[in-house]
Amino acid sequence: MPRGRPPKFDETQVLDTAAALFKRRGYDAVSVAELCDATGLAMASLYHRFGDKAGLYREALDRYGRTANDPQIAALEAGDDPLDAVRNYVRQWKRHAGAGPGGGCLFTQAMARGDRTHPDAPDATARAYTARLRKALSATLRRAVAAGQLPAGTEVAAVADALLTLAFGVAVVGRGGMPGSMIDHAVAAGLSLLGGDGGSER
Amino acid sequence: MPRGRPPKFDETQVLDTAAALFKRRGYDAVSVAELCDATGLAMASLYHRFGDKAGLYREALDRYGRTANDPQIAALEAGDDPLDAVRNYVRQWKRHAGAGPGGGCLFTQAMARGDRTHPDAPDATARAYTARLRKALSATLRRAVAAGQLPAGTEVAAVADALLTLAFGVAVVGRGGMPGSMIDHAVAAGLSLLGGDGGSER
DNA sequence: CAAATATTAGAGTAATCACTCAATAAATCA
DNA sequence: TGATTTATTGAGTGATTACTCTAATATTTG
Repeated sequence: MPRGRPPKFDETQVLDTAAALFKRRGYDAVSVAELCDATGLAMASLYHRFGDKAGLYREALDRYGRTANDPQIAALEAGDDPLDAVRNYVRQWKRHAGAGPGGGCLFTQAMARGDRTHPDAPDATARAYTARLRKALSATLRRAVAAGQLPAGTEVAAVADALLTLAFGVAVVGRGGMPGSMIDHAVAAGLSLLGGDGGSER
Repeated sequence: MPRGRPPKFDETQVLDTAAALFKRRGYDAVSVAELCDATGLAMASLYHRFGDKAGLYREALDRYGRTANDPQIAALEAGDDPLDAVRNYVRQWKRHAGAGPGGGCLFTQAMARGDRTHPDAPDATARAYTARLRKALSATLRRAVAAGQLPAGTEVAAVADALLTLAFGVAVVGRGGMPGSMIDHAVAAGLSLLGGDGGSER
């Protein structure tokens, strides 16, 4: 039971559209006029709801985190085969951050850009979501060790960080238009860090 | 023996300054006025010499490739211990693409941004230089196999691509302000892909 | 010294930028 | 109904953008 005139637009749809635009062209290259055009919002409505271009960007990043990051965490935490969950995480890199102008990863772009000039810079959101994924990855690997799927001495934090770094690299490689085989090789390397079933190790 | 008045400015210095600015703040966020201010060039001189903001960017990328990429290739090709050369390449990731606003990698940023709207987009330069490093990495690994430093069956192309992808990831992680331990772990993983002397494997 | 060539400084331009305002429309509450 | 609250609309604002023009200066070669 909200008080005044209800909004005409679908907020999540606006954020998804904005996120896609920002991902494809980068924050600075996307104009507010273009965002209005793509989302259908009138300019004043956009400012009324989001306050700022940066505000819209921040909310779009958050929405992206909820739709792209959180499900990955959930998938890692679900199921009773932790090692397989991590393997699936690695295998989806290509699909998720694959090539083409529509590909890539908004967080990767935000972090690579890295403004960090004022305190609540947009990349803080990317960092926060990444930190959560990092934690989930470590926890899942720890479960895999506990289940005997990985050697007892495995340094789970090191493996998790290596996988995450590799994932960022895949996003760059895919977005940058490097050969797709590079991504395949990165996936294979990620899997080999989990115990060498990729085929190349030994 | 050029005919008229020689240029007053040091071209390489201008390009280095521009590259540093573009790396720190991104292409779109840097204004031409700011570039003039930082390089000391008059605006008309900049346009006379580089034609365009994009032209300056392209030449700055090229200069960056020559100063940051080519030496890495040279280091890989020099010396008679190919495996050690690759290991050193991996170990310098942290120093080269390390944290902070001044850190990161211009190519990584260019590729993550990925305009690719018109044919000779700036990221083509980044792609070309990366392709050369990729080739050099493979060749050096092949030499290491030939020298018996790596197992005979090693898929050198796969290892090279994994290392390169990891390197891109390191640049993102460093620039994005993630914990420095992530980079250490990525370096360790890179080394372990070369035969597990990092300490974590087995 | 003179002619030719290049660079420079500074003002200036059209376009685009992010952003705002005043008025109106649609909902709820009394 | 009438008052209040919120959202939409469309035109408009000053600042900044990349870029250019003109006039003058500096430095070479012949």
